[in-house]
Amino acid sequence: MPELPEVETTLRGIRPYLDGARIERLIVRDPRLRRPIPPETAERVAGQAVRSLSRRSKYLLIGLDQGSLLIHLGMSGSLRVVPADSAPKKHDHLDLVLADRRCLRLHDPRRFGLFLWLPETPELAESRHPLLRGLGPEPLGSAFDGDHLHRLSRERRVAVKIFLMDAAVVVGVGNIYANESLFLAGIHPARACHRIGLERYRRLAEVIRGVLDASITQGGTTLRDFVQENGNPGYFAQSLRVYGRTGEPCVACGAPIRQRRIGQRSSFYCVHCQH
DNA sequence: AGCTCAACCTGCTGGC
DNA sequence: TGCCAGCAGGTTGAGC
Repeated sequence: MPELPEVETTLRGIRPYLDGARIERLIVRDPRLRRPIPPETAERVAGQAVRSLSRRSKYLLIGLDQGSLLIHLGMSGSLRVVPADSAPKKHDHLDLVLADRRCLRLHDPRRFGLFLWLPETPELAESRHPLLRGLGPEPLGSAFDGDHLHRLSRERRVAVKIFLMDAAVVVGVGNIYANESLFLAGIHPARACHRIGLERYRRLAEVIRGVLDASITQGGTTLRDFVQENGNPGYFAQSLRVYGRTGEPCVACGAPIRQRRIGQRSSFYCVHCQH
């Protein structure tokens, strides 16, 4: 589920409950995430207050009195704030219990997620931690534009869709939004990235911003099971123009949407509208 | 340096 | 109804 809009939606949902809250304790029911949760994590966070909440790429950063928490939702993770005494369901792997008797509960069936305590502040982690330091600009920030994409693509030959999904180029453009953005920009996903000119990249950058903004506004994309912090689904799925619409008519020209794999990922496009 | 591919998991869907 | 293959929103790291 989570692409950048889903992570942003989650951040906005949990912020009111977490900001300034004191963490009573951490209950880990299953430490086996993509990287196992280290056993000492619980004692590191107990008793600390939450000083800040932020997002970098699809990572959530929670600044504490001492150090910070780095959370990633992987492919199937979600976070909800629930009463601390409510019964955990299957795949509810941990509870961050707050002093007000609520808890932040992590649910992640595929366990591709990440939950790590880091000794440094969120700011230092962003610039120094191996998982964060090499990341490209935020797609909704001022450092991202068509000129950036054009510059980085000159020496590369990969398909533009792979280029867009490379976190060193720009973060937060996952498979759904890469497909949607390329459709809206009229660019074929398999086109070599160095064979696209500056004007088309400027258009593409604008479209990426627009798609991500619209999705955040609608609370993220619910495919199978994404729920916001409050348990509601996101509503962006109904706005998808090509993703998952193989064989259905293109919304612009009526030609059937094609599907093929590009770089291991399913890609959806209209041969008539995208070149 | 740049790229491809496998791996980490469970759950859902569609075909037989 | 059941079984099984194939596929899924992400990211890392090995190896060419």
